[in-house]
Amino acid sequence: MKPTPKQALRETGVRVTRQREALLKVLTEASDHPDAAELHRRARTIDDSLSLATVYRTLSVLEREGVVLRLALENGGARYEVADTPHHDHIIDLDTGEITEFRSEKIEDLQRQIAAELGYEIVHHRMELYCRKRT
Amino acid sequence: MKPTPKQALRETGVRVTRQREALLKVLTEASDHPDAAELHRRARTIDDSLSLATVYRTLSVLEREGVVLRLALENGGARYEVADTPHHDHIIDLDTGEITEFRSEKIEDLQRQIAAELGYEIVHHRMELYCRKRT
DNA sequence: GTGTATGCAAATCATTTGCACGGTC
DNA sequence: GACCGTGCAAATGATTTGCATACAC
Repeated sequence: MKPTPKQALRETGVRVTRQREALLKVLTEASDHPDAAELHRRARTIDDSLSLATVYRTLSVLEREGVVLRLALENGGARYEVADTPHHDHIIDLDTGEITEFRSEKIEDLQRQIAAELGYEIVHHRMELYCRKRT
Repeated sequence: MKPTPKQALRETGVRVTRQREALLKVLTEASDHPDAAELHRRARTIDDSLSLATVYRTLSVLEREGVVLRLALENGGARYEVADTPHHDHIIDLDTGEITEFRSEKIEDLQRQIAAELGYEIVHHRMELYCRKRT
């Protein structure tokens, strides 16, 4: 069974510190897709000495270790989520900013097929649908 | 038939200045997807007084008017292209940075269908395949 | 002539980094 | 105890903005 984020950290030989545990806890509990500043705000309630610089440093470690995913939206802001669910893409509600996850095996197949026709192999991809609720 | 970018500008009541013409020319002739700094460099060979600030200001006007498209890649850098071809998405070669355009009606249909199932209407979307040449 | 566009330099904003200190292994 | 991780503040890099001047209409 899948290791907890904390276990995942230990296993990669990265040191488990107070601030990293705080950040992991906040990340794990977040169902929305917070940005670095928001994560900092939340994690501070657990460890008030945590600095924003460390949040960034930790997020990049966690991303490198495959524990979190960075979601770079079109407006330039980066959002984060724990990598504990299978691959999926996102729908962004233009009015509320709410982010919904979805997954389509069919689309993934088509993407691979298109890339292959052009002589490419997909390493990773991003797909975001910027939407508005239907009235 | 489709108006030239310059005509498009006049029609929207935006002033056609020396620097805007220079930028439009460079944009129209570019087959790659240059960023703001690169466009500045190129347009300067036509009008050497052109400032980078104006490049940004003009690009945002052109984007608002639907004349150019801003492509926000995952590394944060923005690239631009003239909106003179039908909608398409991009393949980014991770090794060379080269950008290839592609279009899939099937994928677009599936996207609309998925959004609809969740009660959404797609306003616009982005899809980028980060790839590597097959060996 | 009027009002918009421009250049310049200073201001933002998100993110990164240098450095000396503190804490994990 | 060795070495990695942290806080702080300063550095960065891309983009934006205030202001006085220049130019399109």
